[in-house]
Amino acid sequence: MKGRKVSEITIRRLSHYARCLRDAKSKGERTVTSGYFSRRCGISSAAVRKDLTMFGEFGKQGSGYNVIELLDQIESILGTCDPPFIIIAGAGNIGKALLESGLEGTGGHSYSAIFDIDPRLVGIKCAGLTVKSMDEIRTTVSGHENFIAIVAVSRGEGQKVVDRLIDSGCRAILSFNLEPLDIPDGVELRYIEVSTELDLLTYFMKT
Amino acid sequence: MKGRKVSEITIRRLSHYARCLRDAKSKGERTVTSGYFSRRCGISSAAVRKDLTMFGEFGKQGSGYNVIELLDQIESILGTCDPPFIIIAGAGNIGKALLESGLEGTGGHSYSAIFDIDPRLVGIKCAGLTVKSMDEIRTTVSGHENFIAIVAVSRGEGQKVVDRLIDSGCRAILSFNLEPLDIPDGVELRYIEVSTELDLLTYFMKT
DNA sequence: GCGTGTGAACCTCTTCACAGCG
DNA sequence: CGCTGTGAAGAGGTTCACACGC
Repeated sequence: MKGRKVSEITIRRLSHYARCLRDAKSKGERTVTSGYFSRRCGISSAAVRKDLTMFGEFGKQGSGYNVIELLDQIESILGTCDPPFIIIAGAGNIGKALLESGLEGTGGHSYSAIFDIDPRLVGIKCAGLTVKSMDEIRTTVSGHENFIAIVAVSRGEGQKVVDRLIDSGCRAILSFNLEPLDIPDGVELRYIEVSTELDLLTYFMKT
Repeated sequence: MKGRKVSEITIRRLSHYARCLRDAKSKGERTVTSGYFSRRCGISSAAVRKDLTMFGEFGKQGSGYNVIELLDQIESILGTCDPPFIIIAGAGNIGKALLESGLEGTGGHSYSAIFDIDPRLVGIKCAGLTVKSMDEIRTTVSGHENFIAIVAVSRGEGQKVVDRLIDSGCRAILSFNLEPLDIPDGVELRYIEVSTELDLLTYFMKT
């Protein structure tokens, strides 16, 4: 890395490149070019090269990038080379979807624990994991300094859960709840905003 | 509208403003200021005013913006004033989550139909909707020129479903499947990328 | 010849600062 | 006096075009 501050948009594209590379790897491709990423991700090939050279010179003139090496490099930049410990708060439909179906997909992530407040759900098996009580969050994450929590609880329950998470040392949260959440400085918070994506589609649909 | 081309990022923020306004409305607030949006959405107040003046002069100096009027204006810009017809392809956990739980949340959207290929799911009731066979897509959407389809099917099934959707006249798709999807020109396609959000959190977590 | 790496030009978005109106 | 609307300045990201290495 060249010591530059890197923007979210660049990191987002690195994540896309990683996904393409896993795909290329599984298809047995040895090398890819910036033009390949360009077509797959819908950005200019110059932008791809700029993104990558921001962290080093990974390519070879004339041939392109080695799939395996570049994937290793990008995963080590993202920090996903040793995969983050991810827990899910809420064992409803979203929690189940994350565990069971293709939501993790080509992303390379997997989930380590799932929690719910509802005592009727605690103890149930779900895609190999047993639903735990929220009281067990702290002990479950002990030893994992950097872990990510996914908030997927009922509407109105978000802040309560987030408070517990923060209390257990959480510093990164991905929320499916749209409620505005209070968090202290130093905690990363992102949202999955289905309704905003629908708004965008609605707006751009009319040519 | 002043005839300018508006960027995705601006529309995304309008969607956020709309969400804030629904919240303010439900709390009985009469007016809000650009500073209010600024705090709630984490952007500068100047940016808020720039966004809004791009479509007209909705504010009053000294007092701010009328909540009801501004919400009307924004919804009419987004096109959500008469809400889009939205269908869900896939009655698995994600489809159910969309229908049942808070995913629609404060977004103001609702879903009109849900489909699955699995004959065992067809006919099942789900949050008031009966799961239909994919063969019924075309007849279900007839009469709705602009409709949005949400793709939430098993991994590997995405393209098949998208082809059917396109065939039925669909021009806007929101996919939870991360597979790269082939679509003709003129069709809007967006993805919900949980794994990319997790990558972003992983990267930015380490201070 | 092909594809990377990169300075320079270009463009878009954001922030600043302030005039003007309620 | 408070807050909007807005030109001007600034920052950041993207595209261009080309030299260089394979």
